[in-house]
Amino acid sequence: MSEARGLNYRPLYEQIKTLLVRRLGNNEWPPGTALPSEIALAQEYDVSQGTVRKALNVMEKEHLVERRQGRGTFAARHSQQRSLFQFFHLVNDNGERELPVSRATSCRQSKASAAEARALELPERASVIRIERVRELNGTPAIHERISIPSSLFPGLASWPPENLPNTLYEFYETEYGVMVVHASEKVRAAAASATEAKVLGVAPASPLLSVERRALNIRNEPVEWRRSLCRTDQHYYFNELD
Amino acid sequence: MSEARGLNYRPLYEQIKTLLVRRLGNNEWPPGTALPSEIALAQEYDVSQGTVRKALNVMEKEHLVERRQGRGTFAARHSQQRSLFQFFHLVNDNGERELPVSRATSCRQSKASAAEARALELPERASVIRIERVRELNGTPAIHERISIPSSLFPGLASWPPENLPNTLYEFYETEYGVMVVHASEKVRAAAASATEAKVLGVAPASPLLSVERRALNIRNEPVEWRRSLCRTDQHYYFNELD
DNA sequence: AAGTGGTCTAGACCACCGC
DNA sequence: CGGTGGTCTAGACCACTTG
Repeated sequence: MSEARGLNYRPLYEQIKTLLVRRLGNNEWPPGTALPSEIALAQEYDVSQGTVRKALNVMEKEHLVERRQGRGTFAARHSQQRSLFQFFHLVNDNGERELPVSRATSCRQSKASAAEARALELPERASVIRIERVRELNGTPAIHERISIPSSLFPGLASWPPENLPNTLYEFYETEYGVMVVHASEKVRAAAASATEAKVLGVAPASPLLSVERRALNIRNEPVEWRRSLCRTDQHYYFNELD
Repeated sequence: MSEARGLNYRPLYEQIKTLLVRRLGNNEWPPGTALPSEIALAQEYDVSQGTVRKALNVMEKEHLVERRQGRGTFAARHSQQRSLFQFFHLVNDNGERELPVSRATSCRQSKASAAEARALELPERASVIRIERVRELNGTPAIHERISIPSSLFPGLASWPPENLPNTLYEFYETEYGVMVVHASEKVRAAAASATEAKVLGVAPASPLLSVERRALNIRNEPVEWRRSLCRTDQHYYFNELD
């Protein structure tokens, strides 16, 4: 009997976690709302409170829920705080995080390039929206960004005036379109500034810039955004903790 | 009574963890050796097995110990695997990790510069050892590194012939000097190649390179190494997962 | 077979929150 | 005050490793 389970054994708490993640993905508990209490979930699934707790604690570490003693467990939201801490890695020479100020210059619909289609796992020439913007740090332009997102997930976004796009996009994706970014990976390289990039960022052409290419995924691990950021790193650096 | 504890309340498992970390720092269980079993530790500290387990699980996530079902709990070691996965973030354009091949060109004792003293938290002009090396990826020079370490922690290292220094330094630090790197942080920037760097890496002078400045700490959070790596990123990139 | 860590349960009490 | 998650305990059983 233990042999029968041996091969495809899966801990109960992981099964519970899978069920809860699925319900989150179905938007059963929209961002910011409370999940049932541990006791209620334990009764519903007919497991012990400890098993539910373990599942929820894992989900908290993955930023899928927030838990607060005395209050409850809540579906994660995309606060500005979180964007700044989880996703924004540029800090100034003193190691301080600065809030970037963004100014979008264009927001248009287009057919996906081969690279966009690959990064977003879309068919060739599928419809995407491209956003271009400049972000200032401490009052000076420091980041030039090109962002691509699938049109299908963001209906009507292409007709927004670019100057109305908010500073923290992930919060905007979530509240306006129900698209929740929960995970991302970045490819960082050094690149020489092109003529236009140099002009926008106020550096000499061919100056070294930091190129950060990011792919962002939702809770179902589907890509929802692809962006390339070109950053001045003369007064800031990209910070990474290895632990 | 609950007020009396309220202010400086600290969970039991954290106190146990602190005690265990201290014993690890005192080298009571050298890297690779087994700690006592959960049951033995629980009896020793007169707490439940579950409390010890929680402390050990936290320590495992911090890479201080390794735990294996059926075998036991072991003080962490610096395998080449770990160096590659936890500390080495350059991967090739296909996303594959390659084992770098290192060739040290110099290894000398010197007085710390102001920057070195600050990074290593040493007094001005304290004795440091500087190692310079080139690392090849896929057969071509791709990384130029300058490494600074406090002489006090590595007696006699300065008299090693540089060509005898091994590829994975952290494993070497641990086995030869009992210096265990457990945590590090990196500052990443774009920089223009100097004439000498360009020559070593086989690129044009002023080419954009990725500058990775790393500060590595031991279990007591004391800095034990400072290094700056200049990397070609035309066939590789610095990969970072955000979760 | 014996010993390890991993899971699961049940129950007690504590710290925290909001009413 | 009642309800939440956080801690701590004790005990049972399971999966894995070693001999």
